[in-house]
Amino acid sequence: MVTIYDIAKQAKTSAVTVSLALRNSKRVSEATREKIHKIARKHGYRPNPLARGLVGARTKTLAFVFNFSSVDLSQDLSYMEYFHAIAQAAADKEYKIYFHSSNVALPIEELISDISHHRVDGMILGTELDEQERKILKETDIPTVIVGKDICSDKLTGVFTDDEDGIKQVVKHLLSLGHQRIAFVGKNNSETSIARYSGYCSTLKEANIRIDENLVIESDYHMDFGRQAGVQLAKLENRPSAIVAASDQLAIGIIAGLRSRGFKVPEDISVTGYDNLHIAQFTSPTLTTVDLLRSESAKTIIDVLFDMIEKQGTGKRIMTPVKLIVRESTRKI
Amino acid sequence: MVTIYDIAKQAKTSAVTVSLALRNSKRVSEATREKIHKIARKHGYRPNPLARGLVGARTKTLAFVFNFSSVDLSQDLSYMEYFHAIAQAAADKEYKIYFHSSNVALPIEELISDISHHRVDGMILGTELDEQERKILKETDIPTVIVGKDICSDKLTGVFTDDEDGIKQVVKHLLSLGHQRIAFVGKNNSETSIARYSGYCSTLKEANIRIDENLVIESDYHMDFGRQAGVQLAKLENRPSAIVAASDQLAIGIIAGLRSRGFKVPEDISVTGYDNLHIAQFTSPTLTTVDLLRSESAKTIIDVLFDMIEKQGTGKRIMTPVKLIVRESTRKI
DNA sequence: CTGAAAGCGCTAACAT
DNA sequence: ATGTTAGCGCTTTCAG
Repeated sequence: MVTIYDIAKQAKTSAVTVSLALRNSKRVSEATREKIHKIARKHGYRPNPLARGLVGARTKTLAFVFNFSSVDLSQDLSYMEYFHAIAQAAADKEYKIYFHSSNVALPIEELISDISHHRVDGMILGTELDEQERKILKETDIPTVIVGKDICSDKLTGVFTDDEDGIKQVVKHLLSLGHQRIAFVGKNNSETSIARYSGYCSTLKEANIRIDENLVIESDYHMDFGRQAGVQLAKLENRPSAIVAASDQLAIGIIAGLRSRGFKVPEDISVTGYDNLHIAQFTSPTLTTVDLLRSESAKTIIDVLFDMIEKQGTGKRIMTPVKLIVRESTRKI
Repeated sequence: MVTIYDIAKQAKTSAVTVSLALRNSKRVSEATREKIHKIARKHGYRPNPLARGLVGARTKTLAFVFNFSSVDLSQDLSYMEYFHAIAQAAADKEYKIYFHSSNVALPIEELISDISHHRVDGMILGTELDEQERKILKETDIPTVIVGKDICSDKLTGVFTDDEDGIKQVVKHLLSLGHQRIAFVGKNNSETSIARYSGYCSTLKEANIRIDENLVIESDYHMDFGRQAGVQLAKLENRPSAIVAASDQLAIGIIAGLRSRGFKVPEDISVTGYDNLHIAQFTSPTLTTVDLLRSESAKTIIDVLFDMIEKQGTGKRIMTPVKLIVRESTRKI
């Protein structure tokens, strides 16, 4: 393991100069810098991030924390696509990702304490928060972006998609196809779901359609729940002609559930998803859904995080746009 | 940030004793150990892994490296499910995961050098390797498990599934349904693919069926390639009655491709997958596929890794079994 | 059973 | 423009 001392010796200079030179400080003359860089390259020198972190400098590492109590992470394709987009954006800036996994939902204080010991430069959260936790999180002094929450403070930025608008676009699309009995699957207490459900309600109201409680199904965003919901709606006497799912995974489950009861999508019932997972182009039928412009939003996440880390920027609330994608799973009534 | 010195002061003892006590060394008396633990708990003390790593001790961190040159990570559901299973198994042992992401395929030396600077206790690789890289990797002195490669050395264990047998089971299943013209999609140079393709060939040979080159399609394990392959096979004059895909994602793509040319699965053509992704239960038709018993194999990976890390165990070759799952995408001819 | 000293690799503050 | 000193938090000798 070659250190700055080794290089210093070779370059007949001191470790400090090497350290400075390698970070391209102006305090080092062009000539020595060149020389040092050359020697470093020759020996394949790489700075030790642990030592760096220990003295309080940048570790060039970001923590990525997604906590799922009920949902199985591996099955949440949406977060996975986010993860990838973020990892990619981080790699572009030469940052590494420290993935915080734990099978228990740690209290937020412990989480922060744990992470701050790893001296990450910033963190990206995708956890659910209660009121108490929101308060604690707002106090954080390590630059943090939280995905899917409308929240901010000095060092905390919330990046969330305009889900109310997204579902609005979906429902309008269905209305324009002549649907009137439109179900909603995926109501729950998460902030995301609240926005999506609210988009559903407000759009129906605008169209003077009463919300039928039988057509609103509370559930998690899990495929398995989707299947149950599909079966449940299929059994209804007064069946809906269209189903709005709060996620693609729900939609996939719903379609499977409907199919198991002998109903075809979109011939018998139209179904819409939300997220535009890659797989949505490959299901049969392909899914009408809402694209979250994930890679752009990941870039936003990283950008704002770096703004906080490197430019002392302050936290903001950032809402990113979404886009309806019409495919085969919806059709005229 | 509370350190062992703070605790030492409170306990009127030295940092060394605290360090020892916290690691439950026998060199500390029961009484002082108790006392120290109590104080530590009170202050929410957490050891600083950076400092630990710097002095060469365990960091309780594992590196996870999956490199994809052509394949988009987020779309590779299979690896994601692996990742999750492994993260879970690691969390059970209180290990953290350091996720190595990079958008360029780093040469293996650089990768190892980079990772070894992070002082991880072990690493899990899922990268492709050429001959040269195999050689270098075998020299590693940091405990390593590589997924999907039949390889081992002192500190290197290869954990791979019995893919030849898996495809064998698939083809036998198709033969038993009366299929004779069976295509194979997903031949390429990866070790995995070689085993799968070899299972295909040997089983057909045993059944005295000649391999028709037109029915073998070289491709990556990507959905998009699957679609192309589906279209290509559909165009054939002498179409296959069944298609064996080397992965579920290929199968999903193939089905979409066939569908786009007006062919139905399994009515017109049977299609099989490989991997048993969670989604395979939700596609229409649901997929006949091969289950990799991923969570068990993840446990094996972690176990063997820990054996190397904590018990100085030596590297092995480990082949894990697989299991055919019959669903809707295959039927009698 | 306990403590003092040294050092892991790096950088910030203070010289020169 | 460069070097010296000190210290980040921890653990591993080596002495009591």
